[in-house]
Amino acid sequence: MEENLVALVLYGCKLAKDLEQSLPVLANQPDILSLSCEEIVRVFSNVKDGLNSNQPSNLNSNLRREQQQQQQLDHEDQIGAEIQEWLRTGGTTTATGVAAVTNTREALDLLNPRATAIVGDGRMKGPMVRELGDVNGRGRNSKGGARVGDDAPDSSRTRKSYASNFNELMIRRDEGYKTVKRVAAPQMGNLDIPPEDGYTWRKYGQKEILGSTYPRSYYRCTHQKFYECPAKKQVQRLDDDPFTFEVTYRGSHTCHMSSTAPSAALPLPEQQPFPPRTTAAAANAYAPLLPYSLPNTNNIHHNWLSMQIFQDLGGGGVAAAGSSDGAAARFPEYQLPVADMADAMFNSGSSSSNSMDLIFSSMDDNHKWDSEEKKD
DNA sequence: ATCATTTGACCTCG
DNA sequence: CGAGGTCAAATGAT
Repeated sequence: MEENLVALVLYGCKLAKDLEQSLPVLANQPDILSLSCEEIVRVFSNVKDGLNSNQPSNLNSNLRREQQQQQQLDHEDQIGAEIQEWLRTGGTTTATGVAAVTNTREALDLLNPRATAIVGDGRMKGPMVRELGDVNGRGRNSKGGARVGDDAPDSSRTRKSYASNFNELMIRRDEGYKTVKRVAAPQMGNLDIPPEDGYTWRKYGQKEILGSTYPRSYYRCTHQKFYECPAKKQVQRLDDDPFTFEVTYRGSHTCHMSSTAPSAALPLPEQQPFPPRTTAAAANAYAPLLPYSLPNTNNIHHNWLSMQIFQDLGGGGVAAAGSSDGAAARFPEYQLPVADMADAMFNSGSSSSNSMDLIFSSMDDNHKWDSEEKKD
């Protein structure tokens, strides 16, 4: 599968995910809902077309996909305009509305990043990206948890990641990566539950932050103990938008290869990034992980989306420090979800969602691994 | 019994 | 010395 198609798949999944998050509000907006559904269907149809036409001998395939993507962008403009109109006229007054705006804004950012700036009514500030200060403040010394400066030293350049449309900013400093992102808080139920991101975290602290209304919670990877996984994250509710979490990820997950992982587990992304695959056989090697055959895998699709993999592109599992080889550098946008997926599947703990069970329960038995391997 | 969360104390840096 | 980050004992949940 070529990178464009993979990117398109990811894009479609992201659309579906955003639709899922915005559903409580969009359910009352059938026109918008319809457009969103159409868009999702169309994206995957394009993927399917691309797969069918993705023959080595097809010299026009690239051009065709480019044309499709251009059409897609044109269509995004239309949908973006629809949502903008709805945003201008629709529920932004209630608390739920605030969350809805957050979600919809994200959706709009994705649907049409170019349109975001147009929706400038004070609340609409474009992609919600904020660069924070020093990554680690001060590097702690030897006591306690793993430090986050494990990545190879690099320039201190700050770069906006590929995923800026997903409202996150990846910052690289001398001391390592820090990914800051904002995600909508739960719109119902316990609002204190931090957003699920496919990883299992253990809370180890909470602290009142000066000048902030809400405390900051500190989490580390559940597998830190056994795998010395240095990944950590901080979750804090925004002062000006209590229905949004600001999640700061630090460190990279090194717990991909657990002893309980299947023998055919995905390689560590930093070791062997998910390569562009061009044959069906190669793609099938990842069949248990990726819903390539979307039309007939509704359950997988649904569960996969529920894991919020794409909401967290680059978050937590970012292991880009060592990903200097070509594929990783060129196509991080689909390397990272795979890494996240693998980690989510192989490292899901009891306290997190039952993503593993959901996924495997929906799979054909031929795709299941031995039951003894499914959990820690 | 095991694991996760809470929370006050402690540590380091600026 | 204050703020942010972490530790670790106490507590709760399963």
